[in-house]
Amino acid sequence: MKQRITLKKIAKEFGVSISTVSKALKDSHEISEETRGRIKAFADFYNYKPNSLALQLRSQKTKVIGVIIPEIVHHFFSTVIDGIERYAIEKGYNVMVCLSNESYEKEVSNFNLLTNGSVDGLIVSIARETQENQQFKHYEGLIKDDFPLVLFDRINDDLNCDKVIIDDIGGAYKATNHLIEIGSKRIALLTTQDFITVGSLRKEGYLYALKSNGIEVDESLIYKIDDNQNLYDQIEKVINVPNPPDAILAVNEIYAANALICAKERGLVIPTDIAIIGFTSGLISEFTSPPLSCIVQHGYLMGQQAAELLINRIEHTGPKEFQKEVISPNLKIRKSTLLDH
Amino acid sequence: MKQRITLKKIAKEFGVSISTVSKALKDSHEISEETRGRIKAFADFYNYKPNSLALQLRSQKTKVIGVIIPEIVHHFFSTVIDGIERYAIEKGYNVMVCLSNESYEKEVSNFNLLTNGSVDGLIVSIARETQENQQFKHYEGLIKDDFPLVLFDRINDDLNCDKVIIDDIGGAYKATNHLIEIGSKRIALLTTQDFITVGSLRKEGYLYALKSNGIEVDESLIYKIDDNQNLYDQIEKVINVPNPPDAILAVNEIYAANALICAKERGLVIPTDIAIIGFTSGLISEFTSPPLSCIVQHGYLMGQQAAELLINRIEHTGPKEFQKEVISPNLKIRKSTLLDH
DNA sequence: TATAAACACGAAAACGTTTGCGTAACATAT
DNA sequence: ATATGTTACGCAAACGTTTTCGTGTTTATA
Repeated sequence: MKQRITLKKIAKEFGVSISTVSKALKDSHEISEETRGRIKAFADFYNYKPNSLALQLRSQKTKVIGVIIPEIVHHFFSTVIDGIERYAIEKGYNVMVCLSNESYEKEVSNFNLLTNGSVDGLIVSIARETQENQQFKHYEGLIKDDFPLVLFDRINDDLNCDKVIIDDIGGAYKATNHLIEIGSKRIALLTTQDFITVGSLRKEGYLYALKSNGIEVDESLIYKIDDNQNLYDQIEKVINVPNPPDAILAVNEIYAANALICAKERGLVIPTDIAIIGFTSGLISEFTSPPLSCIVQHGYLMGQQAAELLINRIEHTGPKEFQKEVISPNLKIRKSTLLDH
Repeated sequence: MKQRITLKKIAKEFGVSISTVSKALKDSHEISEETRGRIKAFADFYNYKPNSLALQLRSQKTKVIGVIIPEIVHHFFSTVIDGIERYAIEKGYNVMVCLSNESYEKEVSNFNLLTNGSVDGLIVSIARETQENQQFKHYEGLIKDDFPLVLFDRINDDLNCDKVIIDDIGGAYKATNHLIEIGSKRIALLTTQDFITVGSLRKEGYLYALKSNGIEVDESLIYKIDDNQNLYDQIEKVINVPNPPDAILAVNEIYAANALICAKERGLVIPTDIAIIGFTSGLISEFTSPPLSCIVQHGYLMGQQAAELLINRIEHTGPKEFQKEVISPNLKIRKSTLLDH
């Protein structure tokens, strides 16, 4: 790669000092119009642009925000990044994305990489393994140093920092209530293992809706999917049984779509025999047959708000106390829960 | 945010010079074992880590690769980033992602942001608007300076740099051939407007397959979707007609899924009345009813290869001439093209 | 003509590192 | 006693920039 042109080189070319060049390019009145013009023309010709590293080192600001997510091949996280990126760019920040790949070790190494001066702040969704082991020392370290940090979606309530989550309880409540309204009696829940916070919160909303409606909880209708096992096999154990549930609430799109396939495979008619609703962030729900009703998660909005909180924190605008933004998800009714009475 | 600890502060603490501290922390034999131990303990206690910006400025290397993609909320691009990121991390690089949002202007501003010293190289997929206007000066500028650059998927053949693409012609050929094999006679093509290279290449493969099989091309069966118009309406004009085609090749997943919905809406049975196949990168095809046959694009692999080319270029390993990697997509047959004779 | 103001530029520090070289102090060998 | 070697550190440059302050020269004012 060819060496980029620097102030020093321009200075040498004109036999002036570096500061003269710097000032000239900034249209300082300290420099004569003639010198200014010549220097600017020259710099322009050689396409001079100040080296960001030097600027960052001097200003102690990078104008970069780091994002660490468990995985990127996941529509929800993509939309969040989209939201972060748009807001950040608007505010003059760039985004650096790292993947923890759900691993604690990778999360820690990403922390180390990003917090050594490369970024002004961090937006993170906690890796599964980290949640599982409850190892949050790297977070606590950052927080102790007042490093700008925003947690989203997969958060930990004990960590003292800004957070943005969706109202998982409310969303699951809405969904369950909707199922009850259309007449479902035996509503199964397809959720995650307990250490995934969104899974357990959605379960809470489900339970709450049942209780509000005076429906007794049947523990045998609650299934915790193990992401390390085969998904379809696990779902089959819920549906392909003598007395299947008459409705299913799935905590994500993939579970819901698989449940739908499985139910059809068994000859059940949706929504007549079994109604299905899921949480969604992607496009799958729209294209299944019948299309899946769902709770939509507003990942884009979430990203925007996370970025806003972070940038406020970095620039000391906004309130000093830590914020916790809660985004309300919407119920989108499609044919998988639509009874035409 | 609390100030991070620096060599200077440690030096002051011990009344030694900065270089002594630096050397001590690097276990240099130039420093006595005692001093070394004390300094290291102190640095460890205060969690010292060298400032990356300073290191980058000094070494003239950032160990960061920039990625500019049209959009991130697109399964294909997510998988590519995934591939890039994994390979990059393995080689000690980090990834900075920027979105052009299909806009020429944003692409240029991303270029400016990233090439001012923030990254060691760039991986780019060209924005739609850029392709449309054929404005490649910013690329040419980089290439003139030998800036490490890899183009993927949406490339321009005139640009002199490393590239990685999928064999779009071959993929479309395979798909079309498959349709012909199952007995389709009137195969419609749902493609993009011409300036999208992947669209026109896939069209080429489609045409080639028809010709190889002695089937005359019927121009009225080739539909160029305008992404600024309503998608479903446009697709309806292909299917909801007196004499619909007996097969459809769609150049992406969304087109294919919509075609499927549309065909079913009209009462056509898939694949008996109309077979459908698409290019895919996401999960939609798997969950439609019937599931869609498709050409799978290997975005992950593409990302890996792009990263490999770029890092080879940055580090001057690998061949000096520019490479063009071509990835062969696979044909995945599902029920939307499966006739059980 | 002396004095003050205006002009045009340079020197140097600062951001945080690494590293080649210089050098005191002391030890060992001849 | 002299020469040589080792130990343990400091100095200073370099990466590229911005910015404060200083200063020599010219021009305007009294």
